[in-house]
Amino acid sequence: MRFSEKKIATILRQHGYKFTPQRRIVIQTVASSQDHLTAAAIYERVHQEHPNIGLVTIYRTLDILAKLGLICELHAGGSCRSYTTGASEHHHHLICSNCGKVIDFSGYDLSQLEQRLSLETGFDIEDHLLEFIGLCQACQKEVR
Amino acid sequence: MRFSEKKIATILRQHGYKFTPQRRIVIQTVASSQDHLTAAAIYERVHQEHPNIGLVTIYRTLDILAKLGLICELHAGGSCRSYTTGASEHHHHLICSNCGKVIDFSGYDLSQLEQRLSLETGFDIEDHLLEFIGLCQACQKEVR
DNA sequence: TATTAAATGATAATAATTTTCAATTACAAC
DNA sequence: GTTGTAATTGAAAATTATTATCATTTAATA
Ligand SMILES: [Mn+2]
Ligand SMILES: [Mn+2]
Ligand SMILES: [Zn+2]
Ligand SMILES: [Zn+2]
Repeated sequence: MRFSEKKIATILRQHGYKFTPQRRIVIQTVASSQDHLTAAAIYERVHQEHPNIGLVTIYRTLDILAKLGLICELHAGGSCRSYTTGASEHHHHLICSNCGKVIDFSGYDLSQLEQRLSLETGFDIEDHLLEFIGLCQACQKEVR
Repeated sequence: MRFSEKKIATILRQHGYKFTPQRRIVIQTVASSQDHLTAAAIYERVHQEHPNIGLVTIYRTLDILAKLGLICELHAGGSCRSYTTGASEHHHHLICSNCGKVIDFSGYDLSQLEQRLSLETGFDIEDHLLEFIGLCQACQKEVR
């Protein structure tokens, strides 16, 4: 499921957040790319059209959007955290350690394992992270 | 499988690295704790007995050890990267998002999924990361 | 429209790494 | 054992990523 701008605005307001022009632009920017983007990369793009929007606002907005599950936050090896839309359908990642390319995949269910762990440890499990790291086809040749 | 110091020395040399006193101390320090430690925490401990060893050496050593699979590097949410020994037996993590407590678990096999992904995408998959995030029992009460 | 809590942007602060470089050292070859 | 050399070290500076502060502005509700 992908969220319309109107839907996102509603969800933000439902949670006591305002739907500001700055946030709209960040959302549009993230949504307009298929890639996972770092906060800095998002800032760069936003900045071209809207030089008055600060990097801090990008960070703040991304935090909120990720918390509400409206975007997907990715913790990769090396320097952490990039973002993409489409988070609402839960999925996992395959990441190229050389060029950073990310492939999403879904349909792999960890709820049974989660339940087992929860029972065994008493943890209240809220989330999980499943990432495969390797070399994409292009980089396999290059890195040879 | 846990590595003896001698074994680690051999592996380092096999890969063209020297087995220096500094590295020996870092290895001992990591091995002497059951916890996952950040680079800074390791430095702190090393520094008490060996104030002449610099933080940069800690970073460099941890990088090498992780690359060779002699220690286990953990990417948690928030501020990334902590380390522990015993990496050689592959395992996964359950992490408390409040206090940072880490529970290792093993026996969950992802090789079938890995193979499927590899076939479908052409990736040469080298590694993966499976982490569950939640609240440990103690923190569930506290955070209430 | 008036009210007010939330958001913004500028700046500074903090934190976590990485780079540089001259001096030192492990270790393989003799 | 001595020597040669590439690897390593520590100190310092540089980068990078993120968070905190605070005065000003603004979205959303009444
Ligand atoms: Mn999942
Ligand atoms: Mn695994
Ligand atoms: Zn690649
Ligand atoms: Zn906890």
